[in-house]
Amino acid sequence: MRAMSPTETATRKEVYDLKSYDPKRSIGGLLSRVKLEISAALDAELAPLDITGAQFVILMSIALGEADSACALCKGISYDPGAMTRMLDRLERRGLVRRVAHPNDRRTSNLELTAEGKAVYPKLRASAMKVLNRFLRGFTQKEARQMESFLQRMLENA
Amino acid sequence: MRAMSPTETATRKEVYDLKSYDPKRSIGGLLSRVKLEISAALDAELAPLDITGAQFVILMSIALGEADSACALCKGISYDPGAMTRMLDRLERRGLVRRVAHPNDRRTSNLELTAEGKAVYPKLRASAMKVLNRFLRGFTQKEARQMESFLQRMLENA
DNA sequence: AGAATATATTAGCCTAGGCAAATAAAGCCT
DNA sequence: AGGCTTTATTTGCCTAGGCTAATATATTCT
Repeated sequence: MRAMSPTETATRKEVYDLKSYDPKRSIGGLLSRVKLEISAALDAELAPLDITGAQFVILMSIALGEADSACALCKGISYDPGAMTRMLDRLERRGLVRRVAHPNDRRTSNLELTAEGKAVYPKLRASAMKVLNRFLRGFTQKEARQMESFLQRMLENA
Repeated sequence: MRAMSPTETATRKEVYDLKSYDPKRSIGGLLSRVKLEISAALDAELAPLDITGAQFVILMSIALGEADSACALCKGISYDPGAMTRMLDRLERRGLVRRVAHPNDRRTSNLELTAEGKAVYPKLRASAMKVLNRFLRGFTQKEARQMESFLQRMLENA
């Protein structure tokens, strides 16, 4: 990284200023839009499996062992606990997830995928990947890694 | 841009493959998360003004002349028409927006900001800019422009 | 002009998340 | 053990967006 002159330091301190800031073309506006489009595309891709984008997130978390309880899921993805109860009710009714008693803690249940849940999992993964790759057409690996890094940095700034 | 060997062309065709794709660390997962954080931060920043992030988007669109009717707003931001009616009802009750009769078309109303709407507008703009700049701490102008360009490209791939 | 079509908005119903209070079970402290 | 605090989940209530049908105008096409 090269050194910056004092003036540069000043002007580069913040990305947007009152003159240049255009909400729709800003990173904020674009990001919202892209997120919306990806979600819609994912929903469409998952529709034949009768699984929503929101359900996808939960199923992946469980499948990857990132969370084994409703509470852990909520923390992992900033989701409302009340909404999570109902979401798991739906997934259980749908036959994809099972609540099994925790041996030492009767407040919580361990969550696992059912056989059917395990069976759809690879399809979910492939669908999401497909959608994402479609949005990333024309991106080199380097550009994609850079994009990931930008997003990661924004997250750390949160 | 340098030339790619045939093998490179093949491997670089898609960003994610079944081996490497990790939903949470992927651009999709990160993007959702960042969007969530930005929205929450914007809501918090606007809370003192008693305006939500969703309302902010509408008000900015009207203020910038990007849309002067409910229908135009919906098209501009992919919003449900029914939800828009109610959103405008709220903004009108809140005294920020006014529906004025269109001279030639009695199906629609022209939307304008009230005096109060015009008064808060600069504060909204400043708040959103502030939030966004916070997420972009440490970004150079060049990096920000690149991020915008990546997002724009993803949008074009939609 | 008159019919068919398209456009703009609205109202009703449904789903789903956010919030707060309730409940239940641990964990901790003394 | 008994009481206080924390954690996990659930329930009820509220808000808000999505979808569909209804309504009112415009527009287009003979």
